[in-house]
Amino acid sequence: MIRVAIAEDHQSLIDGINLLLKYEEDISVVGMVNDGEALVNLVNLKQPHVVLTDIKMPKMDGITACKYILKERPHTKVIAFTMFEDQGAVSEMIAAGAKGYLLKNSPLEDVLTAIKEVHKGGTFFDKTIDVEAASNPSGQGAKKSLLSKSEREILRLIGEGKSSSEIAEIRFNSVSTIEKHRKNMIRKLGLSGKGELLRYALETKYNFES
Amino acid sequence: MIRVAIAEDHQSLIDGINLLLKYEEDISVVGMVNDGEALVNLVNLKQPHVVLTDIKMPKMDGITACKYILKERPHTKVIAFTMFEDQGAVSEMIAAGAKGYLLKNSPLEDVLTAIKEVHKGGTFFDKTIDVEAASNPSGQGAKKSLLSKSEREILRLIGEGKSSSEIAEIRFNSVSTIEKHRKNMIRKLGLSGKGELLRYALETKYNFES
DNA sequence: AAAAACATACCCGTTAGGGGGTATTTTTTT
DNA sequence: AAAAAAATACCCCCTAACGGGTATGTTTTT
Repeated sequence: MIRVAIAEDHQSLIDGINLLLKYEEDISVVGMVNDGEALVNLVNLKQPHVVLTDIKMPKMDGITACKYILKERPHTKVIAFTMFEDQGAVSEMIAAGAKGYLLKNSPLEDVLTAIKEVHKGGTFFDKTIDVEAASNPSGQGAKKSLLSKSEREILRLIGEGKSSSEIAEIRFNSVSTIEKHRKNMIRKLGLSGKGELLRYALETKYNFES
Repeated sequence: MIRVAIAEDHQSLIDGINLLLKYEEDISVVGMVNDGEALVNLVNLKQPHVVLTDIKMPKMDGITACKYILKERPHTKVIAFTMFEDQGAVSEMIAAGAKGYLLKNSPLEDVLTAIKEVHKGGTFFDKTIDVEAASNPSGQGAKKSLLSKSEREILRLIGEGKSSSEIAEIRFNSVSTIEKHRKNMIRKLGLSGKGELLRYALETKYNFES
């Protein structure tokens, strides 16, 4: 019997997955939650074999939750289930230790296949994902984790609507430092215009709202 | 037998809805599509009684699709199914003639209830929605349609990443006109900073990407 | 017909963000 | 120990996007 936990902020989708798994003899859903913090608690409590988690969720995103889970219970198999067909998100998820990556525009059957596959010790990634490029960050052609720690933090603050001077205050930096980081990010990411960085922050980052 | 069409860009959610409706004797799903244009075609072809549609979809958003559908086939019952818990979106959808409004974080059972209800000639709106405020735009406390036609179009272009000068070229206006509209919108919407308008455009508009 | 809202377009001035540099210190990787 | 990457901070210069006005013609509403 495979014990499965699900984290996803759209209840309707959880219900759909449940309908699918209900008729599977060898799978039992041990819990369903709507945010990342609740997921971490649930895993510690119920100790599922497989975790299916969204990335963009309230309170804690799925990548962070994955790290917490695998630190506590390293044998848990984590599968990402998200709408981000984004190389960066895939890389981060793989780096965090995920064993699978599903897209919401794929058929629901894939969920079943993926759960069984990772439980057997394998992996399951959506066909559209280039696992090679995402998992080996050393390759020349890869855009990889591109941004450094500071840069990512600053990007997050940009996504929260902060100005450079506000960010400078928060991080105890000078304004020019923040602006330097902005410029470096724009160059690294190959962006052009003014609002582009904000657009990028809003569209890419998985953890805003609530 | 209630004939239902579904439009939704996440295949997994469609599959979930299908699992739910499959066991209903009096409901048959006549088609499922992943974008707004395909929905309009599907409705003309299969003439369903009830249409369940997402708002944010590729090619054409659900609000526009709803208008097209009801122009051609006024007796079709349209239900919005979306993650936007947004007064403006609800208002626009009601104005377009929708008979129901569901949220994706609600239980999937609601879909079933809503389909049956609207088919009987009724309406079904999620409990969290203030139908009164949304359907009568005259009320004093409502923020209503606030923005004028030109302003909305400019806001859409801002959401697409266009600069003021680019927008000016597209609309054959002077740059100062576009900037004037920007300022008026910022004032009307009570926004402050630089990126705020872009944030608003990205977060509010339902029809970007693809 | 009068009033209100909208669309157009200009003025002046300020500033945050960005393009393109350089430099120093710390951390990480090799 | 040496090299590379990251973090800090400054320089100059330029422009888009503001804030806050005014003005004029066109719709729309009352």
